[in-house]
Amino acid sequence: MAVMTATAGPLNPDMFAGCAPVTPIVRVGDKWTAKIIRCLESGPRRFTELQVPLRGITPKVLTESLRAMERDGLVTRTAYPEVPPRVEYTLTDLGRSLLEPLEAACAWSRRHLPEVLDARTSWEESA
Amino acid sequence: MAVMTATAGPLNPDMFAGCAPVTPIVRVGDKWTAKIIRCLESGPRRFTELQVPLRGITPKVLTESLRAMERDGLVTRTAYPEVPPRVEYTLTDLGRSLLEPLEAACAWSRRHLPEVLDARTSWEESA
DNA sequence: CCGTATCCTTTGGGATACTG
DNA sequence: CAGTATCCCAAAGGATACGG
Repeated sequence: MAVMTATAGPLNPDMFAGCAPVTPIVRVGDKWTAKIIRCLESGPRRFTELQVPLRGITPKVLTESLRAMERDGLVTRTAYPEVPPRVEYTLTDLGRSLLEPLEAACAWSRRHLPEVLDARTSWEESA
Repeated sequence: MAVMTATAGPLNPDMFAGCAPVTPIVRVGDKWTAKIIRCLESGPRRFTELQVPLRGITPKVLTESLRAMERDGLVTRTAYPEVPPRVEYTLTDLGRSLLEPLEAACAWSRRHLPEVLDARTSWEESA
């Protein structure tokens, strides 16, 4: 694999044409979605169950996140007609397919976060 | 690779303990950073050169993004003492290492975005 | 050319309280 | 238990104008 050292020509003005903003299109670059997906990795989970590792998430925000994910086909919501109510959230195949790129991002973070922190320290020192 | 169909036990309450919010820690889940990285993929670029594919980005926001990336060690800024001024932004090795997970995310999008859009349509119809 | 300086709008997210 | 309903805030980002 060749390493590019020089510019290959002018940038294509339309290089991001069909590529609308990441977050609005598929809500996964936001604060909670990625974490919710990981929470659902090992099977269906209930609302309150999700609130535990998602420390401090308010019911309003959790609901919003789950609704958006449902809308985008990432999770399914199953309500059981019981008293007290029981609701389970499950990853769809589509949602599950996000686990791979998500893991790639986490792997990068595990490997390179120290470098970022170092860079940040150097930056502050030279200021 | 086994597919999990049932829950494996309670979620670990601390599963996101060392894992602070993605965006604040490494600014790459925001609106512009990922695109800037791709713009720099093929070599150094100038400020105005970046503004072209980043349609509509204001100089203020582009500056903010580039400064944050510089601070985090993703890009280097080189100013040449000329008149008129010339400045070049270049990916560091660290910044370049983000290309891989970024490409994984783009690949997912290319492959699955239609499904998301379909899900969204179905959602709207049943409302 | 490469920014800075102001001002303003949007929106994701939080706090709190209440209900079927 | 699983949400809704309100109100509120901070921060990202945009608009516009100006400067070295």
